[in-house]
Amino acid sequence: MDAQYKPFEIERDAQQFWEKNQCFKAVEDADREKFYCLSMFPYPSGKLHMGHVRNYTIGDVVSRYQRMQGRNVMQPMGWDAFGMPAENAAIQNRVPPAQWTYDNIATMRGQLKALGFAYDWSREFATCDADYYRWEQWFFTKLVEKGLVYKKMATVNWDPVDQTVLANEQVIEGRGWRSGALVERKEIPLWFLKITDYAEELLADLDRIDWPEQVKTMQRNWIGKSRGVELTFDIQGNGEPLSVYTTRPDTLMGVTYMAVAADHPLARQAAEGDAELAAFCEECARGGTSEAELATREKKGMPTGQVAVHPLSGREIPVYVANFVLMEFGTGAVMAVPGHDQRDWEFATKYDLPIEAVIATEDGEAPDLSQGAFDDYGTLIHSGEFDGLDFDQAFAAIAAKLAELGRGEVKTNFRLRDWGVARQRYWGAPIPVKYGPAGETVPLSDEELPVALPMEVTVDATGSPLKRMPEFSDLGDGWVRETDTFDTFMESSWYFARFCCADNHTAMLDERADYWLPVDLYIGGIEHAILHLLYARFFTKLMRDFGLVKADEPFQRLLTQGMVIAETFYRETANGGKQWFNPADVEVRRDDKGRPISAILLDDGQPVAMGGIEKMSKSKNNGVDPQSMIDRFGADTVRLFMMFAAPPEQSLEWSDSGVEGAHRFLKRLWRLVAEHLEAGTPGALDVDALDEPLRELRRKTHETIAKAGDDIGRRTTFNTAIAAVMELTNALGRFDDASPQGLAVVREAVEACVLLLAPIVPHACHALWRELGHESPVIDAPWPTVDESALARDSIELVVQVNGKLRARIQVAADADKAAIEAEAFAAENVQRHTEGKTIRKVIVVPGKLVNIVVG
RNA sequence: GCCCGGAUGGCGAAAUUGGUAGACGCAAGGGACUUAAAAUCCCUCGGUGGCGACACCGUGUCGGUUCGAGUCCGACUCCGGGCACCA
Repeated sequence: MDAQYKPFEIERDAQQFWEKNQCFKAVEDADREKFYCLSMFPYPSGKLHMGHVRNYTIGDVVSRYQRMQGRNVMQPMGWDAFGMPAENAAIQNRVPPAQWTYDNIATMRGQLKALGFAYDWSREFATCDADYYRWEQWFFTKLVEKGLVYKKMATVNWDPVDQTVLANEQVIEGRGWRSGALVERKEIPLWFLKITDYAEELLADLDRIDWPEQVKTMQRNWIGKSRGVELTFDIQGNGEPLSVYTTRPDTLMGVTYMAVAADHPLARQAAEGDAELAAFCEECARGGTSEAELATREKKGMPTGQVAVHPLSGREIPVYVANFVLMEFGTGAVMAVPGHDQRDWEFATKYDLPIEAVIATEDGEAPDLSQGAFDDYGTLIHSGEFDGLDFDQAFAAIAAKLAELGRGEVKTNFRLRDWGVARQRYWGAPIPVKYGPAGETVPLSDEELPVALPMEVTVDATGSPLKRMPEFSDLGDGWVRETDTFDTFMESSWYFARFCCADNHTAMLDERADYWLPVDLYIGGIEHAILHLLYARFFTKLMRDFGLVKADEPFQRLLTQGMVIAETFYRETANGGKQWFNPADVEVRRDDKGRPISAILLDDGQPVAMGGIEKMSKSKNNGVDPQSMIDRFGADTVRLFMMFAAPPEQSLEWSDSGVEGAHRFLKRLWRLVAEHLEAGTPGALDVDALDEPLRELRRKTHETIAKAGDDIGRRTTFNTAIAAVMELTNALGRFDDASPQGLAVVREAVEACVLLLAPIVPHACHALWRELGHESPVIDAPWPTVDESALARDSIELVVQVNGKLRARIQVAADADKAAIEAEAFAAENVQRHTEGKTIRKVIVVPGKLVNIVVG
């Protein structure tokens, strides 16, 4: 055996072996337990970044581990290929998005192959392949037929200079990122999917999936089921009453004003005869549409002059227009109770509106509202006939009263809104609908599908070229095709199902989907915790209700990988924007304590500003290229470092140091095997003939097998599994026994190391397994099993505490009883010193762990 | 602003069910080998005091529960993710 670790030869040979023997081609087999392991497919942005490497290494480790557990594993890979960056690249480089995308896919596919991931490449596809999105178009037409799709007016960001719709990401501080123009909100008709029809099931089924609790909590809050009352306020001199929803009907008697959205009919009506109000409404319509922007904006309002009438008290209440109330949410109007809602309190304070207490504090007194609202539940006061009721009683009584008057009813509300799937962009799947001369809206028939996206186009900043292509949109006889495309979340909502039968050209899905689904483990970034994962769950339920799949949920278990983060660097540009520089092009200067103080751009030697450590992203240009690390150390080193540096759910700051440590470990492992093979031929292992050092090494081997299996299989803490194997290799390095039994115990330990690391550093272990004389490849070796008898100990160490402070360590027989342990504990010299002359109040013995002596 | 997380040595982290804080690795320092360097191997490595045995302090801050808290509870600070057209 070559005593030197040569990663590049080893990796080339292993990859050729896997490819030649089609090792990772997955075939349905009803007799074997399947394991579908899926990592979120990448957007082909150019090159792989460290986030990809981390994500796909985790998936590969689990896949290879499950294969060694005997499961029929399927691990596919593809490309989430539609999206904005291709259009931006097209504008910048004058390259059609399709060409840019497929070029990137070729590059990134090569990088994935170089990392040795155990993918079934025969299932690969890109979502921009017409073979893929044709089925999405087909399914959409079925959803239209079933009434799960509708068109309605919705608000978008409008750039008045570029005359185009902007994504939220393209609106920076209320201005278009390219033009710098103040963005306007514009209403246009858009296609929506009725995800709200599934709100109840999406909420309930969260209890049936093995996802991190934090992700389930986020989804629950996002769906936002609430129980409240919808009620109406009459408007004086106006036929149309004002409708509002509240989860706090108990505070109804504390309403002192109403607030409506700037585009609420009532506001529009009032603005007609009021130039000042009209100007205010126009101001509200400026700026982006994102909730974050709206919620952090300064709260502003203006009276409409309209007067609402309280449905129970008959009190006259002023109606304001407020910039934080949105037409898209609920009824576009809210009743304000400044005494018991902090936002209402701040607004009332600012505009000098009355603030009244109608809920008592715990001691039954009226709360002090001079510094802020009192938003706890409590007993009603100043509420007439409802005084003295608690929240539940008041809710019931007030709801009943409103119902009796025909002014309101109890209603369950969801925060979840229907999914707008139309985009006014080119690089997406065309929405398969046509419009007739008489205003007809008709989904395309099966014969008219697919609608292929024209590939040879010129893209500029003024929006989708499809809008200017009559050869695409004009169908003759006055019929035109829809030129909007789908939200790219549509493609990522069902790709996991298509992987099961990507070669089927006559149907969207077939029975193979029912063999593989649901995905057993889905791995991806925590940033997808809500949108992508919720849409994919929704789509699965839609497909199920069409009989396309049997599964209720797409992803049985979810592992949310932490972000890979890195320092950001930028310079201010002339128009007030920021130009971001890649860390690879920047040199950081540090003080003598190693803290960064400044940074310069290598190209020109001039300083750049440091923008803090953030998620690696295209927009901040702080993605680190893993290729240079692969070229220097090999794929196994990069994989090992990625898995060792942090547990998968935590964020991981990339740093070049540490990679060398991983490389050193692989060299040590290689030499360990080589030296062991040099040392001679092991005898047949006879566990009854081992002396104490051999028993100890063998115990360490089996403890490591137990820990690594638990860490990889159950806990998915790959870092601690690796640490455990490192401990075993360290023990082996110190070990020196060339007797036949010694070599036999070492052989068992060395083989355990190779098997336990095989999922993580598969190339090195492929080669080492061969060197150890095995005919069949390590990928097909079974995961090692724990010999429980090897774990047995004669004596164990216990810790002795006095008043919770560690004072001694004692050795006791493994089966020692409580009395014997206590005697041994009190006998320890340091324990005697700390207990001398004191009263023993209590002795706590925790078996196998410690003794705590409480003295007074 | 709202929802969800996180914070432990010089650094990445470990401590799985409330029971030995810092496993494993990086960096650093010292030593061996070498003409020298690289590579490799060995030793030290939370802070303070002490020759040492050992003692005291220490898991973002403040408070609480407990024989015992990194872990549980309450309040807070800072950092990060998401907020529906980035993917």
